Amino acid sequence: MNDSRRPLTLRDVSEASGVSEMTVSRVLRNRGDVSAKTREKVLAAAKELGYVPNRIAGALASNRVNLVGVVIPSMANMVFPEVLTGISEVLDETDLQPVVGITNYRQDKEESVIFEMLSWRPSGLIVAGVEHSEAARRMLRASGVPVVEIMDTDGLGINHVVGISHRRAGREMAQIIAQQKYRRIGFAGTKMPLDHRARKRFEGFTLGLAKAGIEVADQEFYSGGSALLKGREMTQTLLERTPDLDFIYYSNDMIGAGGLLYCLEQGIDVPGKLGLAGFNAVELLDGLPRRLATMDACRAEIGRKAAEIVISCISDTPPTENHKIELSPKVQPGDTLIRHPENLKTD
Amino acid sequence: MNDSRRPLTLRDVSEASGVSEMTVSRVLRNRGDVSAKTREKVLAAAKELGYVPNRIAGALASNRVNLVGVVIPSMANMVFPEVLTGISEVLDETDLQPVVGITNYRQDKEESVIFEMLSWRPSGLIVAGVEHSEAARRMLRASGVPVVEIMDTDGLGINHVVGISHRRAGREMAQIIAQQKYRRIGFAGTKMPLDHRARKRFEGFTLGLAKAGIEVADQEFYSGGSALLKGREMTQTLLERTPDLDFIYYSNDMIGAGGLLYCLEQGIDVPGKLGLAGFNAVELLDGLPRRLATMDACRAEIGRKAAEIVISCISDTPPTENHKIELSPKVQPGDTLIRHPENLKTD
DNA sequence: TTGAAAGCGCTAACAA
DNA sequence: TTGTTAGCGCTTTCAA
Repeated sequence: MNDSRRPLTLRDVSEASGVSEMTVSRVLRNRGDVSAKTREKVLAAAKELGYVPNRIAGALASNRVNLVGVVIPSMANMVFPEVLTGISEVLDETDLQPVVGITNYRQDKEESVIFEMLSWRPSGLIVAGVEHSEAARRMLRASGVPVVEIMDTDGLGINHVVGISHRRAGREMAQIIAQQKYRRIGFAGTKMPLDHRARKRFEGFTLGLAKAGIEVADQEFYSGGSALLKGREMTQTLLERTPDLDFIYYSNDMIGAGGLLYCLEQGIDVPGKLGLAGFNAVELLDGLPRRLATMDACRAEIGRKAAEIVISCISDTPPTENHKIELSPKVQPGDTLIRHPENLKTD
Repeated sequence: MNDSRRPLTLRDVSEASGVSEMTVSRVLRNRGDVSAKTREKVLAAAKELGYVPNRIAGALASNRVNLVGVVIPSMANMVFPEVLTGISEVLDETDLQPVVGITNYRQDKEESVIFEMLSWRPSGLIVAGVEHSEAARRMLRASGVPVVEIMDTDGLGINHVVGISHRRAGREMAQIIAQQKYRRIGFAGTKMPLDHRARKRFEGFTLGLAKAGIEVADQEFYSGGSALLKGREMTQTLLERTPDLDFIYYSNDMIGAGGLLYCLEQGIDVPGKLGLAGFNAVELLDGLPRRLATMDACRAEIGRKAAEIVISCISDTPPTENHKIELSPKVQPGDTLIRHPENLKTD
């Protein structure tokens, strides 16, 4: 075992095994032909010493790095851990490793995180969203690294894009709500400037309502704190301020769940008197007393597809053409949206 | 801008600015004295070209890497994203960057993740838990990298340890439950082999009950699926199988929340007839109709402390002595634990 | 199947 | 304040 404080090098393994550095390197990477006997000797020596290769040197020499950068706004929102899970699942089958960077929804932080990531010359970069600072966009384009922008397909991508159209998601929800003859619609959500995708859903939503001749009757925004609690509070606020609301659309399931719990406690007839819908199809909804209507944002699937694109970019000799994959989130009506089943048409 | 596919090097910036490579390097790292005029020239050229330094080469040459490895079992359990948030908060003040690896609660995976991490010669390694394979332990010890084991202080650490004693947490909860004159205690939790900390809480819990002459009357375990839903189901199962239970201790708040919702729906008198408690003090509890009793596991604080230890190890010339920080989680009785306030003594 | 030499892009150390 | 030289620990390439 290594008792000195100096990290071991190939040379140490070479000396311990009596095999040249070059051959040791070949054995440890499973490259080229090495006789079984030499192999054994090397492997034994490496194990005995507790040798851990120096990827930094390896990467510099080979110009290859088995890292894939993943840039996301936050860990606090379960959406992103779920995307990461999808990415990990796929990368686990390869020797690629995800490296996560957090932007806290701030473009300046995103820019510096992307810069840091690119400075490691990763095999690929997966970035949440399609809105970036001009400088970030330039870096990404100039880097030569395959870039996959995820979550959102509304906008111009740099390279590859995998996600859903949040505008469309909002619009489709609006359509069903209108079909169900709800007319006094409220909206509760995050403060928009932070969250482009929530904003786009809202835009799509108002547009969809407009087509049915409806305007959003009231709205309420929050930031920070327990989403479940905020959902309660906003629901109460909305209903007190605009008592004739017959629907509330929430920008995510957590606040929607809070709203649902509130309504049930208040004995409000859901969905007869008041309809509710959220967004994301989070697992949590399974355990609530009633199923909140929602829409699956395909988080894990987006992660998996993004990872697959990176892999294909690395393996393809002819540069992979740009992908743009738009997944179709489905409305899950649950028990809080449908009061006129006869009006449920899929178009 | 860089239009060729070859990534830019210092040499490119040097040529574009007419300044030697070495001086360019100094400017870009803010090291040593450089005249304002040269600085400007270099910075302008670097920006104009869109130069992104190659940290791989830099790290190899300087033997310094601004990466801190963080090895956690999962992203799906909000506990770990929260720890990460604490780590990020602190590292954000420095030029250190967290790099996350996921083990899926598997020791073999943990071993390979640690190996990969160490191969990048990070400035520090933060690892969840104190149980690792013998090989992993050897690697960590031999690496020369400062290691901080987090979450759990029950067991032998390699180097630095920050966490809480889950045995003690379980014992303390048992004490209060006994004080409150609950006698027929049920337990619902994760399948243990996966989760050492849940197991230790359970061990401490049974020990604490034993001191009061009580045995766990019934228990139920789950794995996978929606925790909220599982909490409901397990609660129903327990209460049907052992109708005289007067308390259920849950190994985490999500299943506890599910249980609470179930009990409220069933019109069960909580905490009079049946007491409930969870573990973790997750934010979600704020939004429930009643406050579940719980215990704060100090997740963010653990993350912050761990990051601080790494930082201190890097800056200290005399090798930092080993830390062992045991935080004290506090019982938050909420509305589901106290039915004899007069018995509420803190010892 | 094995080995020797060169060099990846940067920084430490020293010289001017 | 600036420049020169050597080399970090590997892998690539080529020769044996």
